[in-house]
Amino acid sequence: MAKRPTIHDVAAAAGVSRGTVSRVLNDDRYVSPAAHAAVRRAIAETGYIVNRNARSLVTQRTGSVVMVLSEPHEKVFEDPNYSTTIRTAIRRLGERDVSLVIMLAGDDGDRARVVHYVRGGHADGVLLMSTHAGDPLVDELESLRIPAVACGAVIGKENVIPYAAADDREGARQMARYLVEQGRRKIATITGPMDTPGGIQRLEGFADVLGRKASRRLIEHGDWTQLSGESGMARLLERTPDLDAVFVASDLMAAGALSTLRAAGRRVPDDVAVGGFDDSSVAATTHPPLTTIRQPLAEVAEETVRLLLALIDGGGPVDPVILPTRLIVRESA
Amino acid sequence: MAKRPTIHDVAAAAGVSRGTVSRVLNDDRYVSPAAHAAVRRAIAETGYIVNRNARSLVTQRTGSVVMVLSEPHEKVFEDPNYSTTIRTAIRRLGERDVSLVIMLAGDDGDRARVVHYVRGGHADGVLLMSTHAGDPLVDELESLRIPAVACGAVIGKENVIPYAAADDREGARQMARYLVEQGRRKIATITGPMDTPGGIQRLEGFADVLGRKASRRLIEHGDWTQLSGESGMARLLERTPDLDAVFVASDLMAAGALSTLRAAGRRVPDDVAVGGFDDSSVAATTHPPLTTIRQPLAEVAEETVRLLLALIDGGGPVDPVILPTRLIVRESA
DNA sequence: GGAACGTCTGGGAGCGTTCACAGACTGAAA
DNA sequence: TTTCAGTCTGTGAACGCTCCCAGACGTTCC
Repeated sequence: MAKRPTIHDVAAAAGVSRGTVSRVLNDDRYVSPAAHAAVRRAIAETGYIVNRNARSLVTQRTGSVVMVLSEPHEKVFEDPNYSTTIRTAIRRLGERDVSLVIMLAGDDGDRARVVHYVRGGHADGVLLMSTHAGDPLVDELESLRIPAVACGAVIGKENVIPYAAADDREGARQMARYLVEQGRRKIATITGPMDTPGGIQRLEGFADVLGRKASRRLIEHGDWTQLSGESGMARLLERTPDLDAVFVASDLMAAGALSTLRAAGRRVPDDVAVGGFDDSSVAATTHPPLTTIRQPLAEVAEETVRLLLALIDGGGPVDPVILPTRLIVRESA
Repeated sequence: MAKRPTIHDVAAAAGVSRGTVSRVLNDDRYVSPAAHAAVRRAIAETGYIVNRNARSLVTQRTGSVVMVLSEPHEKVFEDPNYSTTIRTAIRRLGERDVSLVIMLAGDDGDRARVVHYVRGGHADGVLLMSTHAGDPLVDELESLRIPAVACGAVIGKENVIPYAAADDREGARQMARYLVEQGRRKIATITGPMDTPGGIQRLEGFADVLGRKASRRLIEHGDWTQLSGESGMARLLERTPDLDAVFVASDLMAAGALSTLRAAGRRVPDDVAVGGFDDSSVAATTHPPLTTIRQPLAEVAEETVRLLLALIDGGGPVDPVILPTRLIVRESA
């Protein structure tokens, strides 16, 4: 590989000094139009590309952020929602010439690696994904004072880690109201883990609408996996055989619930209406297709990135962003 | 953020020179046990972490590789297979302290960004994902002489870009043989795009087994999306209403085929047997669950990473790796 | 005419490493 | 004793950039 041109070469080609080239590179004030043009031309001629390492060495900025996936390894990505988020984040960051490094944080070793990475100054900011309540990583990052935002609130840290999220609570209300309007009487729910915002708030929204009808025996907890949807549904059926609707807090778990119902001989939606949440790609695949709540995932991801960049750019504290959800009616309810 | 300790601080704390600390850091020869111990202790005491930028500046190595996703934006990640690959790659690279940057290459702007990134020396290697035949990016990367490997062969570049892949052709044969053994007579297929190895080789394997029976009218082409599975199946039914089996080259497309068949009133597997490919997470979700071919995705990802690291570490050329597939029988066939 | 100010430019210093080299110290061989 | 090879260590010189300061211009205003 032929030696790459440096800022010196550009300066020589343009007949100016390093300082001037640097000023052009960074849009600094006080560069004459003539010098500016000469430098631009020299850059094009030489095919110069700034060396980020050299720059980072003095600016202490890296031009990259790290996305930390906090799910245990086996589950990472099982949820198709990750895809949208990652893709959107990459695009938005790319537009600003910021690159995205992805790290896993499923066990202590992983977390140590993340902390080491951040302490090493290798990233300008951290993007937390699906972080559970009490995750020690959050405290560690906090003490490192690195800009961090979460995609979806971090329970217990809502005021210290800014976030963008869908309105889980209102989304759950939309679904609950819909099921009630459809004339369903005995409505159960399978929630997400109760240490995640989706787990907690979707249950709260459900309870907001059903009030006293949301009794203990109509509530089961899952862990977002399809399998937990299956087993949760089985327990509900056993306890309350005459239920006529179930609101499942994620599409993937709803797919699990659907197979349990089918195996139990219940027709959907005739005997039991099923409502999901996410409007992820599985929602259209299931049989019957899921009536669900659409989360504006792309927008959530965009807002998350926006918050992080704002934080990095040194504006003061930023406020959480909560985006509206929408009911998508298909055939399961 | 308090100023981070540098190699100088460590040297002072250990009572040695920068050079000695550097030697310890890089496992160089010729460090006395005493000095070694002193440095290790000083590193622990000061909480020193090497500054990668400074190091990269002189070594010209970055300690990171970039994964390039070549699908058009809308499709990126739609295929759940990406998840496994990305996750595995992150882990294996992480173990070697190499970080993974993900970039999109769905349009010309993206591709330019990738080239710029690589030309800027920001990555030690490139990991190509799902690159289509004739992708201009490949030529550009080739001319930059950066170590590159592909996950799945790049059609037309098999000899210049090393790769790891599942044995698509033999996998397709396994499915075709199985369908024949089950007594199916009129077996159709929906292929992937014919500029991808999965598209080409799975069709070849299919044809290997069916020979002359694999007639034009029994072949439809999809683009890996669920929608294309639906429409492909519809065209097949129209042309050959009496087909009794279909081998679909991906699970996601198979899911699409399944809904078309259901809408057309065909029972699966009674009237029509459906075979998928991938054994991705959707395979278990469909109704009925898909009989499919399992690709050893994690192993493929691991091998891909291994090849790339070998290439980066400067060993000579490396050989492609092809891993065996396995038939998974569920209910759809 | 000179002071005061805004605009523009060049170049030294420094960011935190690694690398190459020179030199000091050992012990064994001549 | 001298010589030599093998260990071990310290130091100056990069790597390619940004930052900052000093100074050269031009205007404008008193």
